[in-house]
Amino acid sequence: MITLAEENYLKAILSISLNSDGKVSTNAIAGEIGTSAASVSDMLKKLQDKKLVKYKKYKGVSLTKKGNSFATSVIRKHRLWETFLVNNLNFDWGEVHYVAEQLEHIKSEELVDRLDAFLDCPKFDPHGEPIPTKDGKIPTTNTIPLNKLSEGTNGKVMGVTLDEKPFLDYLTKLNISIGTEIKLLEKISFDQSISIKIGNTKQHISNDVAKHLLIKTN
Amino acid sequence: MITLAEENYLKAILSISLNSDGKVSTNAIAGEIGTSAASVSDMLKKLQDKKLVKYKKYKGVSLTKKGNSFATSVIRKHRLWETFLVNNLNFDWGEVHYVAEQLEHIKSEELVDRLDAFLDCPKFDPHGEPIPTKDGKIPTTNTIPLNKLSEGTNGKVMGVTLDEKPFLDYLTKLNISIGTEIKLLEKISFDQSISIKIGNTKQHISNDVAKHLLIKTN
DNA sequence: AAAAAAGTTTAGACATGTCTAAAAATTTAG
DNA sequence: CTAAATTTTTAGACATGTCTAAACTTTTTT
Repeated sequence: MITLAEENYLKAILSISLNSDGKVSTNAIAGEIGTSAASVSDMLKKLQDKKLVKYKKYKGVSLTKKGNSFATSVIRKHRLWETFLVNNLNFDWGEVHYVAEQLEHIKSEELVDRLDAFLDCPKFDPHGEPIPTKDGKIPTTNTIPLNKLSEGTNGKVMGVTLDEKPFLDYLTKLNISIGTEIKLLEKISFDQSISIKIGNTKQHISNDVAKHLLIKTN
Repeated sequence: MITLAEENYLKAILSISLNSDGKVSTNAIAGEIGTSAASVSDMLKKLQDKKLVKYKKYKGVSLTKKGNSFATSVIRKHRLWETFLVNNLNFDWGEVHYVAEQLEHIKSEELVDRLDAFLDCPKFDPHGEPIPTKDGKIPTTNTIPLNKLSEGTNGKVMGVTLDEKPFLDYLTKLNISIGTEIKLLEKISFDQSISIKIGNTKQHISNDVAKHLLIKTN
C-alpha cells in the first residue's frame, strides 16, 4: 500500500521532471514539498525499496514505470476534483488547490471513474492543465508560454501552469482568465518583463508571470 | 489541529453513546474502531488533554461539548458525502461506506457548506439516517425499529441504522429499500425472529436484521 | 588541482499511533 | 466478602515521517 506522503513525493518528482528533463535532485524535491533535504533522502530510499523510483546516492532520482503511473494517477485525481469544485460547487479557481490536495489522496478507483463520467470526461481542468486519462495519457495542446511569444503576436490564454492562490488572484486582478485574448506589445530585454494588451487596456507584467501563461496563437 | 485518528475516536464514542446511554467503555471503543484496548487507553489520555473528552481511569469516557461538536461534524460530512455518492455518482447504497469514511476527513468548511448546498441541504442520507445541520442539530423522525412493532402492523421503511455492505446487500436481496412497505405478520418468541410481508411475498428475518430497520407506521 | 562552496546523506532525536505482555483495578461469582 | 474473571492501564517496543547537526560527495572557483 502506498502512503499519502509517498504519493506526494512521487507527484513532486513527476512535476519537477516535467519542467526540467533528466534526474531530479534532492533539493528540488525538498523545495517542492516544503521539507528538508534530509527527509527527502530518507524517503527516496523507501521509494527505491518499493520500486517506485530509480535512485543513486548523490546522483538524483527518476520515476520507474510504476512510480510514474502512481504519480500520474494522483495528478489525474487532483485535476478531476478541481474541475468538480469549480464547475459544480462554484469555487473560485484560486481556492481549489488546498482542497484538491486532500481529495487527490482518496483511495477508490471506482470513485475516480464515476467522478470522471459525472464531469463528462473533461480533458482540461479549470486552470487549463491537461487531465491524464485513466490509462495515463496526457492530452496535449499546441500552446506556448507567453514569454516565448514574439512582439506583435496575438493569442488566447489556454491555461496556466501554476496553481497558487496569490498568482491566480493576481491574474483575476489583471482580468486574465482562460479564454482571454492577449496581444504581446513589447519585451523588455533588461528584465524580460513584457507589455501586453488585454481588450483595450495595456498592462505590464514580469517574466515570472508570463512564463506561467499558456497561449495559443491566432 | 485534530488528527484523522482523533476524529475516528470521537466519532466512535458518539456512535456508541447514541446506542447506549452513559459512559462509554474502553473495550467498546476498541471493538468499534477495530484496535486494542491499550491503544484506546493511550488515545483517551490525548483526547482528554485536548479537552475533547471527559475521562476518568477505569470509569469510562464521555464527549465534552467541543468533542461532541467535532464528532457530529464528522458524521455530517460522512452522510453528505454518502448522499453525493449515491445521488450523483450512482453508487449503490452498500458501496459508499468505505469511500465516505475517507471523504469525511477532508478539512474545509467551505467544501462542506458548498456540498450541502449542491445537494439541496438534504435532511437524510441514502440509508435514511439523519444528516446533522451545520450547527449540530440532528433531524428527528417518528420511526421505530421493526422488531418493536406489534403483530399485524403496517409500515414503511424510513431508514436503516447499520451501514455495512453485507447487511445492505442482504436487504437488497430481500427487496427492501427506503420506502418499502412492510407488514409485520408474526413474532417468534423463541429467538425474536419475525415474519413479514413485502408486496405479496412472505419473508422471515432475524431480530438482528429487524432491529436495524426503522419503520414509520401507517 | 587544491580549496571553497554547494548539495546530499547519515546519525540521532522526536511525535504519532499502533502493538503485545504484564500489572493493576473493577466487577462478578461462589 | 474473598476469589476468580474481566476490564483497563502501564511499560516497552515498533513503524512512519519528520527534524537538526554533522559528515561526506560533488561541483565550482581560483
